[in-house]
Amino acid sequence: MTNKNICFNIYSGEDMEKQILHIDVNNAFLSWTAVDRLHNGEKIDIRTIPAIIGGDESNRHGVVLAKSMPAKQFGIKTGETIYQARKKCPEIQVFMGNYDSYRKHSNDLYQILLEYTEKIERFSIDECFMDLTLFLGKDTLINKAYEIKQRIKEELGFTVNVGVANNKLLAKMASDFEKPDKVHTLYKKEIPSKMWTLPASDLFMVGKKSIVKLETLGVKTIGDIAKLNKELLIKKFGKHGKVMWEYANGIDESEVIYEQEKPKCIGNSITLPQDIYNINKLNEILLALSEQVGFRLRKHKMLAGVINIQIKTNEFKVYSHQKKLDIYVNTTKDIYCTAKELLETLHSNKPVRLIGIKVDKLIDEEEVQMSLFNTKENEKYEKLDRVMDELKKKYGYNKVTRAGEMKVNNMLNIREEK
DNA sequence: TCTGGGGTCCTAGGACCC
DNA sequence: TCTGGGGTCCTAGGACCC
Repeated sequence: MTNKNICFNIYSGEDMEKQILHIDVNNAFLSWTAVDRLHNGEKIDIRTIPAIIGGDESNRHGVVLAKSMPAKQFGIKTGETIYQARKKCPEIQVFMGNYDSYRKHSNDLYQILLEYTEKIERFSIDECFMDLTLFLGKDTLINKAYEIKQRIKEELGFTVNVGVANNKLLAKMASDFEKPDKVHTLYKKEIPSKMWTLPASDLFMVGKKSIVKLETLGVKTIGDIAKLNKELLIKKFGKHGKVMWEYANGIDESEVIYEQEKPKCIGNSITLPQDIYNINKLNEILLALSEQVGFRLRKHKMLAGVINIQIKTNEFKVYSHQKKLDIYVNTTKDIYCTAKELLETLHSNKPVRLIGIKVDKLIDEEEVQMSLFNTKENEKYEKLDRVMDELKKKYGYNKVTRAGEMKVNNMLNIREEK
């Protein structure tokens, strides 16, 4: 939906309407954990009891990542603290997430969808768009939707909602209607009855801050946004106002992006188990974060033009500094050195709760002539990275570390990459 | 033991140039 | 001799999504 690709219709004259499905896994992390547990012989299906997937509270990662339908009945919301969830439902059961498993379930789902079309956009780990415009044959879009939903349930053991529409925005809005295990359509003529009646906050891209401003304009429903003057919205919200007005009116021309896109930035951050004051300690963590970001950057065969670091103080104030580099880099050493410099200019003896690093302005390795700037010194570090990367790929990310990095990695709980 | 992590995109303001 | 304005690049911060 934020896609700027322009598609010219080669069938000149008649304007072919797109046939789009949006597949959304119901309570993905919780459902997938439930499937894993049943598979391991556990008797209770945690989808049927008040349960949540949450982070580790002792490491200050205590937020709700997913909830069961019974948990939802207690008013528990994704993103709130586990502490708050317990207040709403003292007998709530909390389970840890397992990203390796989630990735596997996501891939299994994708494999089924691939049998229908290769025009699939993996919008997140648990959401896909499918463009079936040229792949329907004699069948109807809604029949396909039911078939796909049923196959996923029977073959993979979890349920999805499927949105059926003529563009991505409406398909996504449709899949968000009544859950779970449902197919919903949202065609143009259905917009007033099915979408305009919903609260404004249900519209994609309308968040908390926008709601506050919209309320001052007397907006309560999506229909209210649709009927507002477009120019007024643009005046109040800039480009975002145009997007909101178009979405409220069901307008979205973006294409399903089915080819793997290169990342635009890569980041890694960590909320620390305890606040840290000592800059040397922070530097140690920065090295581990640099290594992880560098590893991913090199895996994509890319280089970074900007290094950014961010800290959050114990008062939840966020500060960031970034630096544009004269040359593009991807060695752990280059990333770390710049990050370290930035931290020195940013650090002010305030207790640090979170620290993060991000590389930005990424380009492909081929796009840059490296040899001109390559010194013997740099070659040494590049070779070291290559060796480390290969070992990590072979034996697992955390099995191979630089001196001093190990204990930090254990603390950071850095996820292994695919 | 209250408040995660990884992304994308946009905006405002300052520096600098002509 | 008291103050213009367009343009580009860069940085910090923030909104929104899953």
